[in-house]
Amino acid sequence: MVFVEPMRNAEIADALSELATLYELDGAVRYRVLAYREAARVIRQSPVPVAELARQGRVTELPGIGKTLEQKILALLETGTIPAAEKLKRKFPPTLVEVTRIPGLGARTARRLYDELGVASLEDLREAAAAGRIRELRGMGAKVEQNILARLDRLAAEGPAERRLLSDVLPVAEELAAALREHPAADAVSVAGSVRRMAETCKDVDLIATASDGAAVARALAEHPQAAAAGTAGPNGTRITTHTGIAVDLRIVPPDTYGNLLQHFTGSARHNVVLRERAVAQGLSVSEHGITHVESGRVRRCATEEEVYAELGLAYIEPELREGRGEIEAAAEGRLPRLVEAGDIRGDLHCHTTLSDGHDSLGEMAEAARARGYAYLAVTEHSASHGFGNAVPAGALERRIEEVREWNAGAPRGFRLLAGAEVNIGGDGSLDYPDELLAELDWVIASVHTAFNMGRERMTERIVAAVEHPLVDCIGHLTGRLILRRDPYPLDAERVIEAAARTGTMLEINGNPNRRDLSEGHARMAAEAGVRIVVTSDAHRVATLDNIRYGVATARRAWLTRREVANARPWRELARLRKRARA
DNA sequence: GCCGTTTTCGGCCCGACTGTTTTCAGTCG
Repeated sequence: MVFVEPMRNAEIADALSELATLYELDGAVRYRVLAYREAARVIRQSPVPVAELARQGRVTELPGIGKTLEQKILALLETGTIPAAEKLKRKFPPTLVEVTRIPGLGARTARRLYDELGVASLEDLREAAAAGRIRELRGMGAKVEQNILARLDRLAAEGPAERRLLSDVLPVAEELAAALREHPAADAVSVAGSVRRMAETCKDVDLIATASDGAAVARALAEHPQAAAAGTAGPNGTRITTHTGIAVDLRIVPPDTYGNLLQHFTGSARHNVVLRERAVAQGLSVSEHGITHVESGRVRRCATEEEVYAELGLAYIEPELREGRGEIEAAAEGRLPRLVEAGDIRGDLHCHTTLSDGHDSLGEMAEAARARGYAYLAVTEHSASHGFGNAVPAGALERRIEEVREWNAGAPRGFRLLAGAEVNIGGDGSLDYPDELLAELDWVIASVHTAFNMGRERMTERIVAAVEHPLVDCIGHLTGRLILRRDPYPLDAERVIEAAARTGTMLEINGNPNRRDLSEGHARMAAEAGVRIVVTSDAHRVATLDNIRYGVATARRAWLTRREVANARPWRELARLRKRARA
């Protein structure tokens, strides 16, 4: 059976992004090109299917999308192409778009190379550079040719610059920042950029520092054991590449502009654009060097970020919120949420032991959770039919419940284990334990682990059926996505969220850094709909209990407060929030 | 092409870097 799925946000965004480049090649005014790029960005990060919005005539509700873009999107959804793009593709060879993706080459240069040298593809580009024909053009020299060849070689060897999972980058960033802080000449050192914002993926690491001897600190980074290659280390910083291929930029500034630089390099780009546009309206100009009062020319330098935001009439904005999603308006109006913090989490509600597919025993996981300062830990093995690890048939789960009771009998005060399960949701929405057994458990998560390719409508009905089951307390990793590896399965998340709100079923933010599912967009939608959120580690060993930090990061990026996170409460309170306790 | 505490037209963030050029355009973050 073939399911025709509506076009995904990423596909719509790709089409608009390509059209932006085509317009740019065609010499369109800059702001039209920017409008298409911005629309592509907004669509790519939208938590709801934009195809659906467009069909309902609501796509212009998205910021940056007006009548013209609406028409283009509708044409794309109906015919699979955008007429304007087709027309431009008849004017330029489609491979010319690839030429603009070479770092350092933009659309204007690509257009000139096409017009003046007939370069229409990456192969043409290499030939022209190798033959020394590019230096014949006005404003181009031999250096340009060398750079083009080097970048073509790197593209061939490494492929396009890829983004990495936060969990691959964050430990490196923290280790390097800690090492620099140890240096006697270093004053303050901060991680900035997407790592500081705890984004799902990162391209590189930005470090910001002040120092009594900048060159010495830069040299310390260049000579760090993690550095495989380093640029020249000067008083203003340096750039290295780690052995794992991560690019790290260190920038060193005087203490009096440390806040300006940290704010600038924490971003996001969109946050800074909105911030600066607002500042312009107030007669101010914001840059990494300070805030200039345009009329008087007076420059205010800020040692801290708090001063930067205060100078602009804004409350301090947490890095996780700086994505240009309304945080600046909220900061101006004093209605920023007080974000949930790692220390608010009272217990973890999703983990595995050797009984299913974990690596550590029940006792080891319990001790580790207690040592973290948790008051409770729900042990939630996979059920019988998930298709990997050890199956846990009903009898084994009953023995596990006994084991948990016995452990609790000898447990130290202030900590308890909860008997739970991560029950597989069958293709028809059924669960693979009998209700009598589920009723004996303290905590039941239901998750999809099998049959991902069933179509949006059936998948939605399947999960809504689990949501409506009276003994399901929580739905695990709602969309099944694996960041950078596997798309979410087609699903009407809004309908599931509506059902969860209606039934009092909680939704999990799974802190496994590959998942972070709910995504921040879905988590924000769910919380706004009144759904209780649970932040978990989905730990499969003692060490990965630490993954809770990625779950908390997603919760913070979703604007969640402590009140909206159910496991920021003691178990007694949380237990009463379960729908089974309220029935 | 979008959008409105300077509203339906005229604006649209800011600076560094690069390579080329005697003052700047293009690109990037």
